[in-house]
Amino acid sequence: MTKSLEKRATIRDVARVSGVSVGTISRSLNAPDTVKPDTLSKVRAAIHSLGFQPDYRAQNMRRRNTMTVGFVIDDIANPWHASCFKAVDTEVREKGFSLYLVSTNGRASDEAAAIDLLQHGRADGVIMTLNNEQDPRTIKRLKDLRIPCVLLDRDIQLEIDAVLTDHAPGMRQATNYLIELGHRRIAIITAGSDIRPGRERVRGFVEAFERAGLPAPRDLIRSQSLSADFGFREATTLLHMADRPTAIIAAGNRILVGVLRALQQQGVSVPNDMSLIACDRSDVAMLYPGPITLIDRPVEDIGRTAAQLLLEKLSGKTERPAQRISFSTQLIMGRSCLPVRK
Amino acid sequence: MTKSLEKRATIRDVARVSGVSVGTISRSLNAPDTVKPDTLSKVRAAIHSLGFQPDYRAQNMRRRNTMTVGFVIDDIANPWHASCFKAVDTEVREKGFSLYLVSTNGRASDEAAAIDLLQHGRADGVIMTLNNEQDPRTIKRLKDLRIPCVLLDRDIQLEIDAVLTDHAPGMRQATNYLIELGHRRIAIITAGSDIRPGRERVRGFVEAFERAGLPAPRDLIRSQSLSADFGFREATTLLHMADRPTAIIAAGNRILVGVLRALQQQGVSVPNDMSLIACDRSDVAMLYPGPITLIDRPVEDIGRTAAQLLLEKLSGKTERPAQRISFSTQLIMGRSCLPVRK
DNA sequence: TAGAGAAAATGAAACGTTTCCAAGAATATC
DNA sequence: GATATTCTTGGAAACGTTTCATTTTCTCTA
Repeated sequence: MTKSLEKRATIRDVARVSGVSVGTISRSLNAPDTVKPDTLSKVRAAIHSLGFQPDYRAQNMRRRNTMTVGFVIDDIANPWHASCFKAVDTEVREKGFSLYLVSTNGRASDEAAAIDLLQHGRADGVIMTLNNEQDPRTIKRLKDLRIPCVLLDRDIQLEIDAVLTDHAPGMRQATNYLIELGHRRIAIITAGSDIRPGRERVRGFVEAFERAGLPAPRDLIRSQSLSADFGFREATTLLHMADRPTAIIAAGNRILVGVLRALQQQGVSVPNDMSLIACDRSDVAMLYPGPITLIDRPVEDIGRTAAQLLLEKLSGKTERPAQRISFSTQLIMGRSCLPVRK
Repeated sequence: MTKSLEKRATIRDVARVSGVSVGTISRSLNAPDTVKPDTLSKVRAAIHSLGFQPDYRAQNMRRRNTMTVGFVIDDIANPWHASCFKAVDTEVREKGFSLYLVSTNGRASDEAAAIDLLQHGRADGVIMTLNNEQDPRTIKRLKDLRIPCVLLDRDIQLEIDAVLTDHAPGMRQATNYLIELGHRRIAIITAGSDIRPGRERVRGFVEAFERAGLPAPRDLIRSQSLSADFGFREATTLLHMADRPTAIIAAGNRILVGVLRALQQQGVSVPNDMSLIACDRSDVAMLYPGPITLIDRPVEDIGRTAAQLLLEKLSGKTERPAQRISFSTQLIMGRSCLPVRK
């Protein structure tokens, strides 16, 4: 008879074997200092001999929690998200929580479904990045949310904690750097205006031109999606323009992948034929010969902060107004930009 | 009074409002065809008006399951693992399961802890990749495991399902390709012999030399870890050798990152100064100008297969002997290898 | 050594479902 | 119209913990 065929020992079995009541077993586990030392050792011996371990399902049921935090993103294969996940994981694990990862693949319906799933007894709190800040199904669920939530890099008119990035100043700085190198035909490829990073990056881009007293090249602003496919498509189009840009800002780490693919396919070399700036540290950006100049942001700090905000709420100590914490970016110089050729 | 302050409606509230018994509510939810149509509509009206949703904690408790699968890996920032996660996620989500991601950061103790966590009511099954096939704590837990398990790319003397990769033939082919290009001083950097991919890759590497009637360059076999740091360290050492290799096989996608870093730091260009072969498709390998020739394996198939094996066991239909399914690799030609200079 | 007070242990209720048996209602069969 | 049969429903037990009001035991002091 193998061990796995036996029924699992419960707290009642431990009580029977050790000759004390179930209440005492529970206290031995959760508040050992309230039970007499020799009782404790009897209990521990019984626990050991039975190989008892408490059942989380029963604990969750009775305690009305799960010690789990939902982490909802569109794609875990995005290295930025993976890094953020790790930072959050490290932080919450220290407090005994585990992470439930939900990959929504960019579908708003999956997002709404994820919230439903998580809030009805699957998680005690949630950290999420929305695909779209206006989707009514998601908004409705967030408004009625019964568990604490922290948004990552998204802006919504609700009383919800958020950890943000100051995309605009960073983009202004990067754009200005290109302007100072003599570039005027600068393209930017980034997310749509339905999410904050898209809006803010475009704003920073335009502001840089305004401050330089130059007209922003409206025809070179491609603001729609963060996907690699979008990056590839738009870069390809840009490269075929008669009045082709001399620099591209690939503002999104998946976008960068698409842009590089397009550049290689068209045989355009960086930085000789095209200057390039990326967003977010990634293996691709840092190892691409150059390496690529990029607008970085502190992903570990961002993840850690989101986790801390959530844990604070989960500890239930203080009812406080929603917080919005913002991190600034940093331009990391690579060798992917050259002065524009006369 | 906000909605979130009210106590959540339970099945009993629904019973009270709709005037039927709790058993009927449960059946209305789980087997609607066994309840009379007009009763059903009364129940549904009550559910709607109360905004009732069943509590997963109570369901898990009573049904003795969690509809959750644990996915245990060392690092989600490894793009191969992320892709595998997605494949598994897609497959299990279809059957109503969610994935619990546990990142062990390469620590065997975390691995053992993860198994403990998962099997005591956190997950119904687990898919995992071990950091070390010999760790006694892990082995012991796997032997006593009470939930179905599928191993990814690991080989253990226990009755456990496994989805494997035929690393040896692929490596033999890649090595032979380099030999035919005239390379003799070929280095390989890969995992240690404590995990299957390390053993098999080294085996394939050595076999290629044997079949060519050549001595394998034992001093160029660096088999210890899959980390980027290891790749960097070993590549750096190799580049400083008096009798420097003319080709490097970076057998592991994190290793590749380290190797490329070392090559760039030393100013060694690929493929002119050094031929390079990588393992596993990744953005870095595919976008690195060339691109890099690599030994690929079907990550989606592997993930999907692992999920299917697990789901089969979870459906509990058939008790069957442990299965081992193996996938073969494919050499994808890039432009990172040149004939050796005379 | 009796009694008070503190410390420890008990036993049952509770958490919110599902499931099972029995009872009641509806329908079919003769 | 009575009986057999099938559908529906009701009610309670059960899942394995935690918690709380009580009771029991221990320790100290007068």
